[in-house]
Amino acid sequence: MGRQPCCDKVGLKKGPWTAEEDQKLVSFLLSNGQCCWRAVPKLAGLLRCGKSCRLRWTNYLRPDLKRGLLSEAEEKTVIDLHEQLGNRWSKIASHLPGRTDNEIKNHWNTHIKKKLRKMGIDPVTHKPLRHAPPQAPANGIDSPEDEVEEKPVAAVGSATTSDGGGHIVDAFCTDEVPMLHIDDIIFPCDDTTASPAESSSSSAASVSSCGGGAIDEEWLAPIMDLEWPESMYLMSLDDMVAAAPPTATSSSWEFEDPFNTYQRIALFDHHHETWA
DNA sequence: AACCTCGTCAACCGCCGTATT
DNA sequence: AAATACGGCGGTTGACGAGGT
Repeated sequence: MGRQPCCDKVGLKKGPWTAEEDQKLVSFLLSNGQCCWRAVPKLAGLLRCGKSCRLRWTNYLRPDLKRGLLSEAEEKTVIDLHEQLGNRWSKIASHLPGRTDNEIKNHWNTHIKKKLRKMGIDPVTHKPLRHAPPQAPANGIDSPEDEVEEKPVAAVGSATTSDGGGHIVDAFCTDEVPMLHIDDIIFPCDDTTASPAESSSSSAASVSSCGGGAIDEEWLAPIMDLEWPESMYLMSLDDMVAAAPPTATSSSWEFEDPFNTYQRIALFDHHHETWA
């Protein structure tokens, strides 16, 4: 025989997490740290399987998570890393402090992919699409994503065909969301008083995702005053700072961009209202 | 105002490599 | 060495909200 079975899977709850469940999980992990996920639900009094707890923690409750849309610089990093690594979301996420693989994967599928296609770039190969972009499907059969099924990923170490003769823009002006500061990484919604849902105006950084409404400020407040055990962090603050994209302070990215992807995106974003 | 369609994202599923017995 | 569970990863799904008709 091998190990003990994980969880009996009988009577386990599924679906969205409630604030109460979140609270249980967070307070348990705060006082005990991350040990074996199998034991977590039982010890924390949750009717979930360990896997579900781990997912909830890593994708949502972890204290070092950033919230909100990816910044321009982050998006840029994702595109570049995706070109090198392909759909290795966890690897890509490891280069983006405070971001999860799930988050990046979602952002890629819902935003970046579309953006690239509209610009005539194949999101899989990162090369120019062979066919004209979206509007004119050949036979009206399939969406363009289906026709481009070349093998993922350009070579690791990536080809260095510099310059597609594209236009240079100095700013990579995608979305309007500002970079978060390191301070914000630990509970970005530390607005203490106003619940994220209610703070309709300001801070684009705290957007809807800030808890998805699930996290209750009342019980978060004391937690935020605690000292976080080092083991709780997947990445140390130093690492975060080291890995932090330069955009926060400067603009010196040095990615290879053979097809001027970033410039295209910049231009696209700049004009995309008028294009619509 | 009601209904419909589309986009987004949290959570689940299933597979794979590794650890444990 | 084999069998089995664990943890992690990537793909997919479905609920929900926003925008359009």
